[in-house]
Amino acid sequence: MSIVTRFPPSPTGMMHIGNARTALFNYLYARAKDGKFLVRIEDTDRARHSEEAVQVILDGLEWLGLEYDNTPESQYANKQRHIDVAYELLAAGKAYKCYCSPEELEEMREKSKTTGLPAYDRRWRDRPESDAPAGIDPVIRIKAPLEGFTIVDDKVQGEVKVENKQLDDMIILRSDGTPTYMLAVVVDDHDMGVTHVIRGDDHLNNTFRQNMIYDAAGWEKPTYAHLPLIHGPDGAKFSKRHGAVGLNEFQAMGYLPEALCNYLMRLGWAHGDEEIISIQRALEIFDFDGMNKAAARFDYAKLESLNAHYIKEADNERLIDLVSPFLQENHDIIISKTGLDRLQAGMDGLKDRSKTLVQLAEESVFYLVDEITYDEKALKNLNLDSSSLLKEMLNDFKNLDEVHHDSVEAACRALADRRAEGKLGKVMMPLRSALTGTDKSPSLFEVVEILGKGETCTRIQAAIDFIEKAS
RNA sequence: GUCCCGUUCGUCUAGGGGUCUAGGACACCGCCCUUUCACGGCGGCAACACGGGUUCAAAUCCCGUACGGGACGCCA
Repeated sequence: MSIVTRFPPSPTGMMHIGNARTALFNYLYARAKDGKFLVRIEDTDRARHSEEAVQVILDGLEWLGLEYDNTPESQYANKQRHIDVAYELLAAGKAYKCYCSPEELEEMREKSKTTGLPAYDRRWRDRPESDAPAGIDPVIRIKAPLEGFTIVDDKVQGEVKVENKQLDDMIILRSDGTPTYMLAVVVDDHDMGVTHVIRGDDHLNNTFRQNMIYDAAGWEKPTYAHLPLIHGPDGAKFSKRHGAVGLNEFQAMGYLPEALCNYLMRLGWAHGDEEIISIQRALEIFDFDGMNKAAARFDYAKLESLNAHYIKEADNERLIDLVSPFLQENHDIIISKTGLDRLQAGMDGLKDRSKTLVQLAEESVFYLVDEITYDEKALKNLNLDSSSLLKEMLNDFKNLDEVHHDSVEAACRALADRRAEGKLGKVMMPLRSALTGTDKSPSLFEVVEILGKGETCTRIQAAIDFIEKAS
């Protein structure tokens, strides 16, 4: 039997990080087992539905690199089929009409708090149709088993058992004639040939309810795998108050999709001591055996460390492309031809030091601006003392035939010997500030080489002018 | 309240009766490297929730307790 998994997001306007993880595991399992990974949009809530919201989801999947094997299906489009199934179950005596009013139900809910049983007391389950009050549109409820117990053999949670008397005669068709989620999911999953339902364990209890529908319809039930949820750093359900929850927010913070995938995979799942796991690798080793049952807390520090790793590994051209939007947005920089040349030359030195693309962009700025602005730290290095040092350095650089790593180093060391008792740092820090506008940067020998003699000298001169003007 | 699930270093986890004086990763601390910040290298701190069983032997199996989470909609 070939495996079919599915990802059924409701279009809420964002792709929650937890949903992204669910999608990832569905994708992994399907692909690892040579099966299919399908997408279905749960858009039955028409009030909330919008095309943009659907697109956000699909963009998210694309960004993560999770290719699906179908044209994303609309649950709403299958509405009539759901209704038909509800009536088939009704005709087969597996379901019945219930004429309770919302008020009656509310009353029952109150009462049930003491009994520990489902709220609805099944009062219409065996009542003849002739008792139906006039003018009330009934709902259709499924007949839950009354005795015994049901066991679900979950791939992650193991055997989960519940007493059937805990199961309620849930509504499958609303009084307005629309199908409920429980019905729609089951019908769609069945129709789409879904063999494995992999989802968050907040759905574990739903499994028993959904299985009632499978049984009533006489359909084969899928295999279930309920994944532990992601919690915030404080152990509570991961939500907005923990900061970012949307995939696009993580993207905006400068995380690479492969880093996020790696992180999300390892959250609740492990394969021995392996930490760095690409999707490719995961496809070779993924299985539910390595899955944990307990919820895991989200840890930005670890995500960042993974991100730093993947930035180091990333192709330079790709990084430049990724960094451009941040540069434009945060600094109004559009990369020029010379800027591009410098970035290409300097990226190796830059990318080893950044944990996020945002940081990478920030650290790239000095290669791209026409005029350096000095931050507070830089200002400390730009004073009367250093100005005379910079003047001498400027002169030395001008006399160099060629500025490359070695010649620059030789010149700097010589200057340090002459003027700073051999302390290289004394001459490098003013230079660093002059060239980069701050006190942190990649190796200056490299920076000078990349900027070139002309630009280097221009910047040193600008720093000298700046100091004189300031004093 | 009822039902379901869970509990190994701060965090993610390895572990599936003896090899555990419990391993790895991130974070943290120290040292080294060094023109800065990083990177890198080396080292350190740090955990089996608690109580009972079962067993020659339990982090591993069973039962309780505590704590945490999830679900209890004519939402999805």
